[in-house]
Amino acid sequence: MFELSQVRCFVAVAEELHFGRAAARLNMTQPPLSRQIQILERILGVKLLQRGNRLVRLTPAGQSFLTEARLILKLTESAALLARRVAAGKAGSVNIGFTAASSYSYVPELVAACRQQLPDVELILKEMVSGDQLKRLGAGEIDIGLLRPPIPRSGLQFFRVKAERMIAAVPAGHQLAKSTTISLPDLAAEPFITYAPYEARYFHDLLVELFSRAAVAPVYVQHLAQIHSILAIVQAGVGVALVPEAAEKLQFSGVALRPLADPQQRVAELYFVWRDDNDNPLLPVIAAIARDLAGGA
Amino acid sequence: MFELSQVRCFVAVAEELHFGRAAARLNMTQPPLSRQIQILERILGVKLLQRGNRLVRLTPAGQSFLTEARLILKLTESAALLARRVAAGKAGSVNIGFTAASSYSYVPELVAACRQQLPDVELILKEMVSGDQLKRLGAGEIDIGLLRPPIPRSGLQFFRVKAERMIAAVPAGHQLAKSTTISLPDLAAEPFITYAPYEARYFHDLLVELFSRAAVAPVYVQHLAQIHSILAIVQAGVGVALVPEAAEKLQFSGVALRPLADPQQRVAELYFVWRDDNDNPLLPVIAAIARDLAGGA
DNA sequence: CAGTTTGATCCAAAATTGGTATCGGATCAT
DNA sequence: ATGATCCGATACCAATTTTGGATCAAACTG
Repeated sequence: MFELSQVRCFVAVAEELHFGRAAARLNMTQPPLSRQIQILERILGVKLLQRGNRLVRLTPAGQSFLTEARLILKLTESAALLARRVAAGKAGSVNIGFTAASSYSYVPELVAACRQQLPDVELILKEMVSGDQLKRLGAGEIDIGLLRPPIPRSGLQFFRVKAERMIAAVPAGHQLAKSTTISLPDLAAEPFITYAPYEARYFHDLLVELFSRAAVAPVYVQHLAQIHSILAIVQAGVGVALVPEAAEKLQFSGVALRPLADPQQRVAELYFVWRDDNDNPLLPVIAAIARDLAGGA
Repeated sequence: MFELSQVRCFVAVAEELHFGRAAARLNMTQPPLSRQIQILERILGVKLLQRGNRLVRLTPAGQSFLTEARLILKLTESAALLARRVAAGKAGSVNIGFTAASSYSYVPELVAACRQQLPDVELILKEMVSGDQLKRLGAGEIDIGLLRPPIPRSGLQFFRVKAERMIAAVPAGHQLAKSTTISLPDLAAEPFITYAPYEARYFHDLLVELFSRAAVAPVYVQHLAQIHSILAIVQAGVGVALVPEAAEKLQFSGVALRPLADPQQRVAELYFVWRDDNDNPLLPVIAAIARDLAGGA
């Protein structure tokens, strides 16, 4: 097969239509240029240039090869450039796992900030529960996880990006909706919709702890995994629920969201997690963006 | 800049993720392979491979470069192939000039035959009068002309592809439309629409000769360049005309086309013309197709 | 018809490439 | 543990290839 140097030689000659000038442009002398072109022609098995003693012109095959050759050279340059950009953390792609809940509160801001600061970076977002994220992080299938505690120490780095209070969700027409804050005992007196113990284990456990600390035992009427389905059930008047603050972003009509009266409740935390041996150059860049965004979270 | 051999080396290593096996695949030994990869990395200024002592894996930049590298290699191969095909007269492009009249009778068949036998050939068709075609042929702006005599000897090759009789065109309801053939004197008795002496000089001169030989002098009411505009005027009842047989293909309703009674009239000839020093490999191929198509024309 | 221009060829020197031998670090089996 | 083994990097050598100056042959210029 031929070499890129030969392609560059050919393009120069084809553009100058003059071996001497082309050689000068390539910072070489004319004899090796002639020979490189000959070699290229021999490799291709095709005459690319028609040499008259006073003029050089392209054969049709040469014409065709010229356009392809320009393309090849352009592609090589862009490939080199892209590789450098990727290495510099200015381009490339990252696989990001995120929990369903974070898609309301944190993921949109992160994506927006990345798109703005790293326009050539492809963010591949995959919704999955925290446990799966940890597994995929270990397998190297995702570069970044946005997930809930607990996070094992084993080779992972992380920082907190979000800490949300839980707020009460009651049907809009409900008695409790009239007060500005709602206490846990009040809430526990109603039919209570809570989180599925497996798919949404973090919230499930968080609520269990919350209620046991307040020494109240609500009546669970439903177990659901997704915040929006919980809100839909609340809207239907089936019962009341506790959801993270981010639920306010959902703008669910027919559901009143009220802060809890209980002042120092536990918060729902979201962490930005990655493998410390992940060498994706985008990682530090995106981590910095994520940290900025998190602020004092 | 880097060389294709280095790209091939890199792709092999990236696919095997093992220098030894990659070297075997490339029919070389491992040390020079290592060196080529190092050189490539130095040229790009980017580490493409992460060498662990027991495993090799791609860096993100390497991943990005791999996809580009595959593209580059594919492109080089297809470029070489295309050049060979062009040289062999199986691909490429030809510029063909043709007269407006030939677009009814001969050009469609030629184009169809080429499309079928040379699917990868691009035919660039340009309508222009015979004089312009000769000029453009000389300038190398078109490879092939489909034009009317006279053809100068100077460096041109040609053969006849079409010889058409002229036939009479009269309004469908006209008196003359009732007979199966029409004589020149009959025709000359009517208001006669003829060809513009410059834009359609060949037909103009042909008719002048025809009438002068028949010793009749028609009354010219209109000069037009295009056959379809002549037919349109005939259809409008302005007068009668003489058009080449190919006009039958136009299916002009309201116009009756009748052969001339005069038995041995001069025919309108169409020639396939090219510069004998044109090196487009498609020329002999297309000339052969054109000759076949012309048959005994 | 000399003079100039242009690409091809020849040849010695230089650079590049590929190979062999070997090293250094890490993992694996015993 | 510890020696065997695997794997890529390095050092060095030989062969090939490439380079560029000198030269040549052909053809256009004036």
